[in-house]
Amino acid sequence: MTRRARERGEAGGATRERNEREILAAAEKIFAAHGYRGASVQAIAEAAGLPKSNVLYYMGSKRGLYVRLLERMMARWNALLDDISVDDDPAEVLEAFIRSKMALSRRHPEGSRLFAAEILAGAPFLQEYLSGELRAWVEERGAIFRQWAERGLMDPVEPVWLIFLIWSATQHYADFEAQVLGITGKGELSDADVEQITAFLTRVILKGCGVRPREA
Amino acid sequence: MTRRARERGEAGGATRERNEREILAAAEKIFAAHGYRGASVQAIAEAAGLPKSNVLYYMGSKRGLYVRLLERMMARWNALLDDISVDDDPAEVLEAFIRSKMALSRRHPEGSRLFAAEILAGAPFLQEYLSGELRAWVEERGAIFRQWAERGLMDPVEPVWLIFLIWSATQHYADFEAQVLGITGKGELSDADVEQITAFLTRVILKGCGVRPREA
DNA sequence: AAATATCCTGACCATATGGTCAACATATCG
DNA sequence: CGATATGTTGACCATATGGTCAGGATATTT
Repeated sequence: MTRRARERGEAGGATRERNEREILAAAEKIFAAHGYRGASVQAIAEAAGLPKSNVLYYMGSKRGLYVRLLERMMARWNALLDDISVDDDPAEVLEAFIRSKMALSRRHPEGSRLFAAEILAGAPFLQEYLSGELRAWVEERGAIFRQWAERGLMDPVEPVWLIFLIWSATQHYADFEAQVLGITGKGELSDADVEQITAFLTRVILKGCGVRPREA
Repeated sequence: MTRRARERGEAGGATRERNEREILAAAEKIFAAHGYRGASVQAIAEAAGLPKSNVLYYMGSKRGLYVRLLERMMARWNALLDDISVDDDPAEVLEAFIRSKMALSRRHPEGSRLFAAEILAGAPFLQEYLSGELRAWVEERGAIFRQWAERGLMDPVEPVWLIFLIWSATQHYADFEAQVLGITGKGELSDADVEQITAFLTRVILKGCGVRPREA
């Protein structure tokens, strides 16, 4: 039975996998552009090249599809939140932080925008995650930043504001892509552009926080 | 006749003014949260405490209402884009830039989010503005930043990235308010919080760009 | 081949959508 | 007052919405 197979976690054939991938990609694009309410299953189906019924067959409901996409994005996010310790080099850690966040936004711009739309709407599906998991993560990093400051390795800035600065600055290039492209007059940002931006952000933020270079 | 009066730009009585204000405020909230497609006239009407027909009576159409809100927000934005000259002090100008942008986001968070949602959707209504007016504005400021760098008043950073950095960092607190509140655990940001954040951003960005203090 | 699990989709449903309109209410003004 | 502009709104329309379901088409397995 279909139901039992699904309950046992059996993914079924390759057909299912392929179609689900297609649907998820299409849905991410539509939800990213129009938010949860503004997206229609019909539009998602058209973007995926399938009849609406088929989308519902695989995903069950619009709500379920949306939640699944959010969870996928949070998983990607969590994957780059590796642990750091007080003994690490602040410059290295902060640069890696900026680089990996920038890379994530670049690799998954639609996912980034999906997240942004969810927050714009007041985070109805992510409230728990924000005030639970993510908040704890921020506090942990914050504690380490403070210790670095005590050791004179960087200025005593409020860690939370610093983290928000890095998040906003990096996410900007995915979320506000339309604005960035309109103003720069480019059709898209090249790898070289992104590298230049990353270098700029690293330079300004590290210097701005008084992070000492490693061998000083 | 109603039509002729409207064509002549006669605003009508105080009733109209009051109702329009109410509708615009409600619509800004709804559009900000759900984007153009995701917002319904019904929801706007309920938020304004009026029947749907009345909203359409005053605003003509959903599209017209949306455009009007966007234009209002762009006007607010333009109002703080005063001219600067090469002879001004970079530190003063950049700080004023950060402060005024922060104040705008704080005074009009819904407008800020409305703008964000429009960009997320690919800026279908604002493409011209971005690649025209706004682009020119950015280029003008950029030229001045470059001259400052030549004079040794600041590091030779790419002006466009710097402007984006300031925009994203300041706008973050309006657009991602739900995330900020969830992570900080606050119910809202106080004036003191905002002042602290503004000081942090000014400090980090000015220092990060090697802007020389005035009397140096 | 037979049996069974999976896949596919048009038809359908109740509800919501943006928008129109006619009828009526209220204000404004000669 | 009467006349005319302005404000108000329920009923209505065509279309789109998320979701269901029956019935058939394919795979897969025995």
